[in-house]
Amino acid sequence: MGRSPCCEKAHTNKGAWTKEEDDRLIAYIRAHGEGCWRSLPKAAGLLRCGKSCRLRWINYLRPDLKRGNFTEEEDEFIIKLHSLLGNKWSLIAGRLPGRTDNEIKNYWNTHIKRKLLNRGIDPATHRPLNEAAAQEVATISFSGAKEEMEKNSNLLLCKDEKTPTQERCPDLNLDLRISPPYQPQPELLKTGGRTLCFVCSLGLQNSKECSCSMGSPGSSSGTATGYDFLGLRTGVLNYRGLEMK
DNA sequence: AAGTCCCACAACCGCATTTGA
DNA sequence: GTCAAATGCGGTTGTGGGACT
Repeated sequence: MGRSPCCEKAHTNKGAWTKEEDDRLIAYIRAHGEGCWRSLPKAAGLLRCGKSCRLRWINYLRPDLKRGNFTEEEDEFIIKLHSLLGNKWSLIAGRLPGRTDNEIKNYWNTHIKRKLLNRGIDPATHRPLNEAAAQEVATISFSGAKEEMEKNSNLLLCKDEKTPTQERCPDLNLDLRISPPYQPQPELLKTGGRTLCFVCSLGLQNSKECSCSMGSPGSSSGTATGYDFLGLRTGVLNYRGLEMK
């Protein structure tokens, strides 16, 4: 079945918005609130399609938008979130007040991608660009015997440091993506002969939701399972929260 | 000064998902 | 339960402006 066009294209303006169009849109939304985008253009006297109005409002006109450059903290936060969520720009934007998905997407494509490439990281996979390094890191994944686990837990630390850092060990989060599409089973994960519930895999060993036996605090397996990589506990929690929305 | 290239970002397009009759 | 409309999302494109030659 075909879809009807979202608007009468023959009678709509396209391209950059004029000041007058912006003013009309702002005035209308101030008076009537957001929503009902399909009927908004006509009601507001705009020769634009509803989608275009929505996009203009969300990405540019909304009063709560934070204009201006991204900070270094925002950069790093976006990178961390992207390593967890992938190209889920709206979810990422949801964790960055005042930023829009479109803005973050553009910023990712123009700045952060290059930044990661300069670090030797593939921005799509967050793996090292170096194939050999990538393969080594791949062994960190939820597999293998105890030696493998110990070896891998060492890999999570920089040779000359006691704590993992993204700057010097850009491969840390690479094979440990724990976003839902990569969960082989929704509830339990196999890890080197032991089972690890999804809650534990997210770094919530002490949670009452934990349904496995991995929950002992201080367990060395914690690092090996990768739940604490990049110090992303908070980010993981946020992701869970977002998914609940 | 003129022409070209490159980058950043706003906007568009098509598909997916949600909503409601 | 089904279907169409409405909305949301992510990928891609178009364009303006600055940098460079």
